[in-house]
Amino acid sequence: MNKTISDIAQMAGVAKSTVSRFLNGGSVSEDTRQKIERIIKQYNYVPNTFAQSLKAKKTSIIGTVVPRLDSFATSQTLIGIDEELRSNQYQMLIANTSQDMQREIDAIYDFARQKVSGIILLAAEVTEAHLKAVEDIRIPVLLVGQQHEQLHSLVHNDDQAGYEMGRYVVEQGHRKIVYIGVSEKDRAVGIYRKQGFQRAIAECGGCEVKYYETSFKMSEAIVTAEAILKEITPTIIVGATDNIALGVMKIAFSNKIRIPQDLSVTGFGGYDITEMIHPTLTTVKYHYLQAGKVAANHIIRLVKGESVEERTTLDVELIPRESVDKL
Amino acid sequence: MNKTISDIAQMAGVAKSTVSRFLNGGSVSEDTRQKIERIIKQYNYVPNTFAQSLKAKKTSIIGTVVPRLDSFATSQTLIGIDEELRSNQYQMLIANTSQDMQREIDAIYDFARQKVSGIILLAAEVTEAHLKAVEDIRIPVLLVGQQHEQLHSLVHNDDQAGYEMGRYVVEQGHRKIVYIGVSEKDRAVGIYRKQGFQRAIAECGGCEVKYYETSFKMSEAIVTAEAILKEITPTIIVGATDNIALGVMKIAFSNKIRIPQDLSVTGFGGYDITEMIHPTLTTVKYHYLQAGKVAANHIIRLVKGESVEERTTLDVELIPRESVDKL
DNA sequence: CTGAAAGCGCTTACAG
DNA sequence: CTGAAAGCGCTTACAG
Repeated sequence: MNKTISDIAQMAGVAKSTVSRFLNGGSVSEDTRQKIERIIKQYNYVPNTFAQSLKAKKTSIIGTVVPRLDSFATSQTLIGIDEELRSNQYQMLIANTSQDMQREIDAIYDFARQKVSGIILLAAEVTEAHLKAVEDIRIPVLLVGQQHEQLHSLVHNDDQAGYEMGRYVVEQGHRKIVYIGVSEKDRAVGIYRKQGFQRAIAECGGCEVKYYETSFKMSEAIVTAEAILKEITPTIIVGATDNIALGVMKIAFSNKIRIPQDLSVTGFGGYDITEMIHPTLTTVKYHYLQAGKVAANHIIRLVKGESVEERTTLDVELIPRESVDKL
Repeated sequence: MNKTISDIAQMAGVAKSTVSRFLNGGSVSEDTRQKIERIIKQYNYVPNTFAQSLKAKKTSIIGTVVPRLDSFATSQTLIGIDEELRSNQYQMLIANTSQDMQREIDAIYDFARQKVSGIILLAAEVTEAHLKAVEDIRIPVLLVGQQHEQLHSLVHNDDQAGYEMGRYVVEQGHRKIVYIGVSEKDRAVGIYRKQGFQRAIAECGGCEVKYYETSFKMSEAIVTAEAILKEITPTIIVGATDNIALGVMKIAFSNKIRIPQDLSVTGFGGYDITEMIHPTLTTVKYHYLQAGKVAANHIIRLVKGESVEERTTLDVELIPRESVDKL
């Protein structure tokens, strides 16, 4: 059905190797160039990528492992990666693991089998198994969103995010503060983001903060927030993610607690939806799209054997909006 | 670096073909089976997929073309496709086209080059170029979200969605109605969804509806809604998508128009966020996840040469919530 | 500039 | 059950 390089060569009256050379930008005489070009156009010939890869022993594919597809952060990061990869003639392959860590590991090995040139790993947690996989496959890997001393990584400045939010909360006069965080297994969000916040609070003096923990799911955040509001009456609740903040707002509305008059709320992430809702949510904007682009850039450099800084940190940006009252 | 089938064969003291047979589930003696198995395990051998595909002339990869990654509908559909494909030993390859039609066409040809077994196409519009591409590549293609007489397609019941929403709006006593739709180029949303709605309205009698058009972007919906609200005062605005409805709510809040007391609002889609906001949004739920699974199922059957109905229609479900007032 | 040949790592009839 | 051989469609030295 499909023409092969031999067919083209035969029809053009030259050798396969000449066609191959033409295809790969080698030097051919003007005369043969025209002949080959004509035939290729005529039959719409496209080289078989498998045969190419089999010989070349490499591909221009970058595998990206994501824990989930239905998240603003993931989508934006993927778009950034895709754009940048594309403009450098690389292709993006996505493996969704649905938050299943075993699948994350499997995906790494699968990518290796498929001879991807590099792997971008968006993981919430880096375990021994991850490290072993990365070592086994001998392919460049870039970690995004988390940092690890043994891996090249690209992170958002979670400490700065937490700190700026903490300062802002304090500056707005809040003293009875609740912080709803997540598991420390996710070091970026669970530890660094919280630590930044705590640092700001420590500088404050008479500030009192109660820390709670919930999951990344809005539904669980609602339950957590409901329990909290039954017990105490903070002037502000700081959610460690926009989703958590949205959960807090939800339960507040249900209980006729007005935001921000009765309760202020903030999040982290800067999801699009946070400025569409009412009141708009004060948050710290993470530059996911840019992160994706930088990630793509770094993995390409890694693939080419160029040097890349071990860790890159992206700035974040506090965005004050309506959900916080000044006391 | 990596072992090849020859290495394994040699170390096991058998022929390559024997190893290959073992790998592909052919019959081998218990004795050789054990020898081969041991060596494979020991060296962590995995076959080179390129060489396999080069011979087999096919892959177990399904390409999925999506217009955008940052949409609830897309994410959910992709997750469904991925799950189903995975459990059938197929792999999903995603091509994001960022709403660029040329890239959509290119993606189809690219997938063909990479010898995917089938293609799932999520497109808002089917042009001659699409049709030609599908014809050229001679690979099964399944269209999702739109229907076309020349293509196998899977759609949500947009007519039903529009109709049920129309009936509901009328039943709730609304008579001054605004419907904000989208371009008819997107036949599913722009035509069928609206037609269903119109059918319900026609049955009503004294109902008056004004139709407007906007884009899928929330930001544009806000502008459109603002202009409308300056001119007239409907009792309800029906957005052709949840995003449009969200835009309407946004501008209403800004103008101190209370929902639903002063203005009711509805959408279509059933995005997660619609039940997190306040008031919760009345909408028609589309089963994207299921659509993804069915799509995967159909494309697999198509790939295997099994017969698949030309068009499959998925039911939708009206979800009454707080954003509509009973008059 | 051009071509013949070897080889990438598999699979698939075909003999035995 | 097992193996030798051919071939999938390319690329890459190597001669000429």
